[in-house]
Amino acid sequence: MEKIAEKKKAILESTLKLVKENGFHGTPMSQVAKKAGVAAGTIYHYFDSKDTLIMELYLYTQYRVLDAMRENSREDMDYKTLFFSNWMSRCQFYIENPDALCFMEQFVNSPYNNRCSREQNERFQKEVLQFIERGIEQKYLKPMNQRLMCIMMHSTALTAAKIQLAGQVSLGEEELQQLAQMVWDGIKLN
Amino acid sequence: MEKIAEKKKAILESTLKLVKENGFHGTPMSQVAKKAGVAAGTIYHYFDSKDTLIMELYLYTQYRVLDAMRENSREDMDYKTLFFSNWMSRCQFYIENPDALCFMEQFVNSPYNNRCSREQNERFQKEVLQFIERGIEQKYLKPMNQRLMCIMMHSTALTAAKIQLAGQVSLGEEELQQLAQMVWDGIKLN
DNA sequence: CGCGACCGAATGAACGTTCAATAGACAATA
DNA sequence: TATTGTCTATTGAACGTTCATTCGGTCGCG
Repeated sequence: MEKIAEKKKAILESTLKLVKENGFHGTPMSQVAKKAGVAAGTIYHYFDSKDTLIMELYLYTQYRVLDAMRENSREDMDYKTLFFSNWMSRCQFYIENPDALCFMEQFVNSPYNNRCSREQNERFQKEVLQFIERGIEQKYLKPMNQRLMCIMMHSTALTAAKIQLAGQVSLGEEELQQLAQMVWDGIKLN
Repeated sequence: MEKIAEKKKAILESTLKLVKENGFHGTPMSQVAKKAGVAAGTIYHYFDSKDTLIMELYLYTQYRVLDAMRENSREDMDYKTLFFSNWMSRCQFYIENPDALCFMEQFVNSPYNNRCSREQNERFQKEVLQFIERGIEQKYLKPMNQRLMCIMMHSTALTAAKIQLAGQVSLGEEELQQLAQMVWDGIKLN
């Protein structure tokens, strides 16, 4: 991730928090400015409009997720371990960053997402997709539509985080492992 | 579901469509009124405010999902068949009602959801939760946290619908079955 | 001086909501 | 049957507020 001016970062992070608490509407630029400790006009020094601020925040957050996943995985891990690591990283990231989870979910289901170029989304998925392709080639996974496998990985991790945050269940490391195991059982070969 | 005045229904359904296309913000009451073929003031005859309109739309949609699931299940089905039926119904409902999917996802991740009483959400989950409890008691499912099982069912069905609608993959009946099978494999006992 | 970062009051458009007025349905009265 | 009163459903112009965005100006640094 390239370097980001301090104020720009402050604006991004303030927006994240406020969107979680108040939603897209309900988050006026004036409030973002206040929370970020800058003047209203300053935001427009870094972003063309509220819309582009939101878009950039989306990309910024995508990178943070990818980074989190890469951070916990090492070259020497075997396939299954890597799978668990990826699943857990993603889940943990969202649990540790509820603001991000909330924002991302709101974003992808909003009309903003359509305005977002398809390539941007593809780039994000490519890494996961390749990982799954490899699993099929090397006979770890059922030979199935790779996108479907993505569903299993992504949606379960995300929803686990959501449920955890909703306070309906408290999921310890152990239970997260169990969940990952369920997913693995669902897609592994045999 | 109790009878709903025609205009009220028109308002609800217009809101659903508009929220999908334009998001919560971006959907002014004036537009809702226009699409529903009523005057702006009429909305306030049926709903106290924009917020309560959105809340009621949420409950209304929840019932439609439950109804869809019940419609396709019969008393004489065995457990596994019932499981598949429920999963598929939910998935199909969202595929056939993309507006509803979009709206629900935006809603649950928005601050509206916090303002919604916990009971309302509980009531919706209760039926699924009981179904899973029964599966564990009767040794069809792994003896695990029932909420986690819910995650598997709910999130995968939902995400399958999402992916389908994003046009990334076209999922036929067959592929949906495969997905349901994956979920089943992940949670069944043995 | 010149330039980019930054400020924040001002602006104008958009929005949620209100309300006085109207129309229609129904019942009671004469 | 005609008349009156009441209540609900509906209208849409008007109101007051809020918000995204602008812009003239300040500051500090090279």
